[in-house]
Amino acid sequence: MIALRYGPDDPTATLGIAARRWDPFAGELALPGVLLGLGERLAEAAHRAVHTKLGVPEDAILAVGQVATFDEPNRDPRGPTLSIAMWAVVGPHDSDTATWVPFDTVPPLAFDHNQIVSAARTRLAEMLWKDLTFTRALTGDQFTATRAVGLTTALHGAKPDPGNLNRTLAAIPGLDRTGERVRVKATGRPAAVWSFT
Amino acid sequence: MIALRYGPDDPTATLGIAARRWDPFAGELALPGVLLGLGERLAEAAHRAVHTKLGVPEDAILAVGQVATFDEPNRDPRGPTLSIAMWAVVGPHDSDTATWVPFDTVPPLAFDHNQIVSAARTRLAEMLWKDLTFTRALTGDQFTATRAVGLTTALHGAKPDPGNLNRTLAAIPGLDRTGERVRVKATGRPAAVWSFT
DNA sequence: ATAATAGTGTCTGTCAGACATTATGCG
DNA sequence: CGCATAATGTCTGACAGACACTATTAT
Repeated sequence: MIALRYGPDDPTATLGIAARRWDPFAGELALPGVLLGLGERLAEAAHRAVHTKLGVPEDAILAVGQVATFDEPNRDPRGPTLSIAMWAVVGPHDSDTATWVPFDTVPPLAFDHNQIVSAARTRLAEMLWKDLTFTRALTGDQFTATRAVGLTTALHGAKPDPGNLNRTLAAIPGLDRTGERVRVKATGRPAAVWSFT
Repeated sequence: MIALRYGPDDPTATLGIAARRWDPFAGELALPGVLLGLGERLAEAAHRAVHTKLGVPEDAILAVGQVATFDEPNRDPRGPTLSIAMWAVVGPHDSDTATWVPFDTVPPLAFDHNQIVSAARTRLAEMLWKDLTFTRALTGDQFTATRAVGLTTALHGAKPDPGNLNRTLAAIPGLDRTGERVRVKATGRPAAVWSFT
């Protein structure tokens, strides 16, 4: 599970990791993951992983989706296993038991989880501003241009051209500027506010 | 499994289906599928499905890959199950036990297999001329422009613009025209021959 | 004024779809 | 010639990256 958050108070988008409680790799940091129950749906399993392994309340999980299916023979010392990588967006909530880290400073993780993080980052960067379910779960219904820049930077790893980003936002159906302007940074021109209808 | 063939003598690209031998849906037509063995790799399972369910010799399986992971709750009367859709390209071989049908005339199949066929067709159409492993397995090392048109038509469902297709072929690295021309249809200008280096 | 931040407009290259024109060969 | 098939060249619109210029605010 790639659990993403970018709450109004978060300086950047981060993903949730936690120490493993059991072997293999007990004590080491890893992405939250669960074994798929018999007859369980992927989305259910994703919710279960975020809730039980990261301590995020169920109702703070805003959206989930698929990333890719991994089939590495040596990914797990217990033998070859499949794992279906999923993403989840979590909204503001009171407390959890997870560590939240930006993509740029993800520590070494157990299994092949660093590879999964890297594949997911690429995929999520592609989905940003294109998959509206994903995007809207991250941004909320209203957001400033500054936060749009922050989000793009967090996923792509580099600051986007602000002009091109504006063009991208303007082209999204159902997303409009309110005309309002809000000060976000200490100095500089205040940012425009974008709002989903 | 979406098993594709487009041998030199096939008038169009076709996919292999077979009657199910056991319940559920015994006797009905379906895509070949196997349960993933413990510790088995996806590619191995794909080979096994094509070989055991379609009767295609192992060495005629030229390439395999992933399409998507399906997670429909009602796809199987035995309860919700995951299925990982794969594609395979089979080359010329002596005989098999399968029925080969073009995408345009796929009969009703068991489970949600018609949906899988439709999703796979879209995906494979995107991969054609882009994923060279897939493409080259289908075309062979040498092929005429006429067969390129046939392949594109079979996957996209409509005849491509021959000019645009030529441009596409010319842009593929490692693919060049030999200068040779070969008569394929009864009348008309003979087709150019393209060859992978 | 200067620095920091935000927004506008333009240019360029790439790529795909549409289509007119030319080329080749059979009857 | 008339027809079918194949190949070339051109035009257009969509889109993304790069970048110069303008706008707003704090210090």
